[in-house]
Amino acid sequence: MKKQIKPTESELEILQILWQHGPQSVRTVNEMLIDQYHEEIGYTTTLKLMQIMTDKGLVKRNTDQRSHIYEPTVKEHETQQNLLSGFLDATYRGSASTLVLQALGQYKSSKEELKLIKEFIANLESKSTKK
Amino acid sequence: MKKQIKPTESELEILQILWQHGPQSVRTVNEMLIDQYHEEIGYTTTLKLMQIMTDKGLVKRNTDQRSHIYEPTVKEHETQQNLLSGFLDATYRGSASTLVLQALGQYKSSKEELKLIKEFIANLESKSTKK
DNA sequence: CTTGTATTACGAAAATATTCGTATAAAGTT
DNA sequence: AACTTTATACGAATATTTTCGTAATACAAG
Repeated sequence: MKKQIKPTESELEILQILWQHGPQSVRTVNEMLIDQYHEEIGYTTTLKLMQIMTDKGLVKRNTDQRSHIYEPTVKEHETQQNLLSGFLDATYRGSASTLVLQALGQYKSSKEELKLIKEFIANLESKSTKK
Repeated sequence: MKKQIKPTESELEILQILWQHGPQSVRTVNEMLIDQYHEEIGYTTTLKLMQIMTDKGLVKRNTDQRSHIYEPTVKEHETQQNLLSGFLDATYRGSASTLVLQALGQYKSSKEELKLIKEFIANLESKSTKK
């Protein structure tokens, strides 16, 4: 897994759109950005950002059609891991458990989610005792 | 709880120093920054940042002595909550459970930490069934 | 008191990120 | 074919963040 370029905030918004809705043209991405995040954002602003992201290698595009179709080259999960790592260090000085406790406290998780988390912890514990 | 200004990355590094080691002069903060984060960072760079932070209201300073002593005006816990909220939305589209699972998976927590987390979840569950 | 050292104040350069205007070209419409 | 619409390319303005140089000032040492 090679080192990934850290997307800026705006770039991350665009990646979210692409991860969530699949490959898109600049036009549709721009519309979705306005829906999901912004009051207003110019079309050429979105275009420019996506061109920069292409240069950085965060996305690639298919130029067969006049309207280019962009898709991520980075995986959502890996990007999250990378960003989490930086955020954890910067904000929690690396204390994952503090972050976890705050996240659980601040946002109500469903019964199913809590179950998943409990199972995950049980799994971690069984592994550590085995060693 | 009034809306808090979001510190930049560099400002957060300084806040971490102050939270961790208590009120400090620019000199000591600068030295600690070099220790903990950077190869090099100029003294006046740190000074300027801390002056900006004073303007923003992130820190206040005591100017009785020639060497001013700075301390945070924002609480570590509240700042973490604020930053977490933004990070969660931007990176996980608000899914706290995904973040929690990744954090638990990526970083090994101690037995004690896992115990705390389990207790916390049990507590959450008992509250929700009561309602 | 004079000189050297450490400190703050402050403007501005440098680096990074965001936004958009204008030119040009391709495609659709009549 | 002429006109309108929609697209990309790209430079540049704007905004934000980071960095530092220089000047003024306070303090300390001799």
